[in-house]
Amino acid sequence: MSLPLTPMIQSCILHFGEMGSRWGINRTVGQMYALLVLSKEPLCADDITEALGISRSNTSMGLKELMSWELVKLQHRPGERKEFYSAPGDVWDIAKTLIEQRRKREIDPTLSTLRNLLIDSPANADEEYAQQRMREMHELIEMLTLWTQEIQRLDSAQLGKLLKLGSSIGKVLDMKDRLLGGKKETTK
Amino acid sequence: MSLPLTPMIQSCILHFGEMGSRWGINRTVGQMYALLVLSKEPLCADDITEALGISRSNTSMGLKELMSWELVKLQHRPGERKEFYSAPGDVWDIAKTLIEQRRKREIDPTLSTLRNLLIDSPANADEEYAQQRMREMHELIEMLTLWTQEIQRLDSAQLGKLLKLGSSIGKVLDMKDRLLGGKKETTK
DNA sequence: CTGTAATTTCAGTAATTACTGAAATTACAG
DNA sequence: CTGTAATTTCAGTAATTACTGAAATTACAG
Repeated sequence: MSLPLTPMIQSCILHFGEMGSRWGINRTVGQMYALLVLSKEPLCADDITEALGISRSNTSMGLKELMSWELVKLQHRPGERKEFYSAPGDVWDIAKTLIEQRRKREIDPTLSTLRNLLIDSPANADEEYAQQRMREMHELIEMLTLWTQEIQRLDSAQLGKLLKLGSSIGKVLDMKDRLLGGKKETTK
Repeated sequence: MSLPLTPMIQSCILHFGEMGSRWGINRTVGQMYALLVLSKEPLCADDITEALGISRSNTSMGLKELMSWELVKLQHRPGERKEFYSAPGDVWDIAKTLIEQRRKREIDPTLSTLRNLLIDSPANADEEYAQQRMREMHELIEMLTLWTQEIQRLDSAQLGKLLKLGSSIGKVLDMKDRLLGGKKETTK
């Protein structure tokens, strides 16, 4: 990407910066990633520093963070020491990585905490009630996680096909109901 | 809930406090909500203040925040001015509210920003590429949003039935493939 | 309407997080 | 191996966010 940034690209970067700061990720890292995603060519640290008007060391730390999320790929050019960074070319790959990483950082620890708290038997009525809620939370989170993991298995093409069904997913679910219907549930 | 807190309940509250601080929500608000969820009885502001060892004004601000997320219900007891707060009894209701609110705060503004940026025609090759990425992002986010909205329609009982299928969702998707198969896609 | 208990607001401060610039380290072309 | 360009680390500072206590406001029992 040739610098400096056009207003259009600039606004997009600023927006993702703001959004980033509502997540755990900070503003600058959000901007950096938007910049990388919108760039056709891989960028080096100096490109990013210049484009966003931040310090070189800040760029370094931000890239480290993005690496830890596995959201960027590193490339080298022959005969140059400089490192070039780029985002995956497929947005669904990016989304899958995000989902995966957030699961690891937020969901898994929560599930494990809940499981541990559910091992002990309740000491009184309050704990009994509290454990019941924890059990419900654990079950719900686990189910939702399984579900999204299934969806993550899909590759880009499959996802496209599937989601183009759009809101007719309702129909898919009904279909499932009919299938299950035979088992022993009365409808609803 | 009778105060003070037992170690079990304490740990759960602390965990959700930590998790909360990785989201936009701050530690105290996370703790407050965990406390409310684990409490059988509605709590008043002073109960929360005392249980978490925070200032009364902090409690007030936290409750305001939770109200803005529509995550707590307000109750009054006859003959008392005091206000009592409680979380929904059904964890799926809580999850649905969370999803809904995050959609409103993060997804919708992003979709609208992207749409706006896609209106103008690209000024150069860089912008053309950038717009292409934005288009892909917009499409993906919109599809995922539609999908989760469908799932949000389900009530607790339906969800339970559906998710008890567990990972066999793969089968549901295959099923859909077979249904669609007739149309014109060759498999994969 | 009055008194008071409860809640909210807000300015000030504490705590945390983000960022910079200089120094140290690393990687590699030559 | 040497020199240098690139990257990283880190201590210090800036910026932001969280929290408190006092003052103001609100709600309602009486």
